[in-house]
Amino acid sequence: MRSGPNAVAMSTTFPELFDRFSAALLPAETPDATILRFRSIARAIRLDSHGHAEFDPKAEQLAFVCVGSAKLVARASGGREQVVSFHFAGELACVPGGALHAYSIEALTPCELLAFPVGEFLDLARSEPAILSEVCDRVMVALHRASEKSVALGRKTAQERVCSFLVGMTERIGVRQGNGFAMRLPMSRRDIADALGLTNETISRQFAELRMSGIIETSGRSLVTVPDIGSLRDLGGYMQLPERNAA
Amino acid sequence: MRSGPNAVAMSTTFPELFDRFSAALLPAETPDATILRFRSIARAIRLDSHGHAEFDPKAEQLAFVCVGSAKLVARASGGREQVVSFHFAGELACVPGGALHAYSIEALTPCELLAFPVGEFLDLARSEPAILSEVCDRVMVALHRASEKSVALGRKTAQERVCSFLVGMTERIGVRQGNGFAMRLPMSRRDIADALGLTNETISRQFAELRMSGIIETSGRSLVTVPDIGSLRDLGGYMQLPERNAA
DNA sequence: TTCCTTCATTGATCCGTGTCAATGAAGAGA
DNA sequence: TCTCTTCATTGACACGGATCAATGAAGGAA
Repeated sequence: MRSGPNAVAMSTTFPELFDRFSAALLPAETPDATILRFRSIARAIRLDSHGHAEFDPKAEQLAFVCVGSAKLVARASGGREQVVSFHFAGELACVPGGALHAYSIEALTPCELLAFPVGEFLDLARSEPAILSEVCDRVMVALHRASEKSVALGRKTAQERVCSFLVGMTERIGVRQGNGFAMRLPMSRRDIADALGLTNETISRQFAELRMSGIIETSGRSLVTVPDIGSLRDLGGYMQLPERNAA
Repeated sequence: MRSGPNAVAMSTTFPELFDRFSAALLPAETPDATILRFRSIARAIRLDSHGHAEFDPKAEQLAFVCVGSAKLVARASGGREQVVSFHFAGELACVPGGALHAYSIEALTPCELLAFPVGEFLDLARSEPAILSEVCDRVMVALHRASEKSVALGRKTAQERVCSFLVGMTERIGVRQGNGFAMRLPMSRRDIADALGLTNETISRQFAELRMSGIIETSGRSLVTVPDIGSLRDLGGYMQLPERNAA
């Protein structure tokens, strides 16, 4: 693992970081010996805002976000960047290895991670089915998010992509406000664009349209409020499932 | 589960189908009782070419492809279709449940599947860590394919997408021929288009260009030969990794 | 506070791919 | 074999979002 220019800064000690990982993924009955072995293969990564961590491109990693938020970025030729996924504290990111694109993790806010080589991680997890099961669940959630994202990237208009993105974010980091939500987006317009296969200009224009239609309100660069989540969802290009009667 | 107009046709018996699943995913030492329980939650799906299987949109499924090949399709509003992934015999497809798009599995060739409700499947798998581990591996492979696909859908030109697709297919179903590969694509141009976020016309035009450049040769609708896989890979828009010296 | 850099916004123009339309080839079934 | 349907191919044109360019707002640093 190699860290970028903005790496290193934080406060949290390794034991504190490991405790957060342990609380989220290791069940209470995990034997101490197993816990120690997880600890021995964990590598702490501390990133300032915009700091980035590059990994050995051959070796797949699991990265647990202990503190802050980050993006998993893939690079194609010509410096093109695609944000594969955003991750918040408590989530697990899978960083592919041996792939045809170059992957890295970049901090959206000051961020602390624990990185594990997948092979060793799964070897340990095999001894504790509950851990394996938890990891399996989380990877499936990631796969479903990726599947839903394929639809957006492959078949949706700019407006639908932006609305889908906002709907997803309200579910992950929004706080309820009446019929709607408020949230502070930790990523820039450019990050959103790189996640949705668009440009920052297009994101700005779509935000402007949504603001004018009263679908969203913004304040400063990062605060977004959605007065009525239903109207945002209606613009997301989703399949209208007949059984959406539950209000 | 509900099957479409072209469902039902085949020959293979349920025990034969289950044996293929069992050989691929259940280790030799799996207790008979566990095997029987897997058998009791497995549902056989037999599809003619173009047949499709719809699932309860609330209930996530794991579908093991015993025979043939299939596509996992998501539908958005306005009848738009996105092919999330292609699957060949021996592979495991994750069909999302409770999602904002409607998913189905559609046969590319006559096809036989075993479908399992995820919850019950994982409950059983927890009793056998080796099974859980195998499933986890396969889901991670699917996630990596999805990540690589995000880059294509979000940031690549039509030509790069088609080349990436062909590179991926040579790796999965190609047979080596000198420096290159030959393969019989079971999916139509339209299927490829729906997988790459393009139209069938654009696929045709890109195939025409690649034919003219001598990068590929085609024969009939489905046979594609790639004389030199290197030149195809060069057009895929991949990150040029410095350590690609291994010839 | 004030500066200064980064990020967001808005406008004008261009281009890649979609759309619409017509023709041709493949391959299944009688 | 011949027919008939489906799929692939090719062309003309339109349009959504990219690109290029300029201005303005946020918010961190001193």
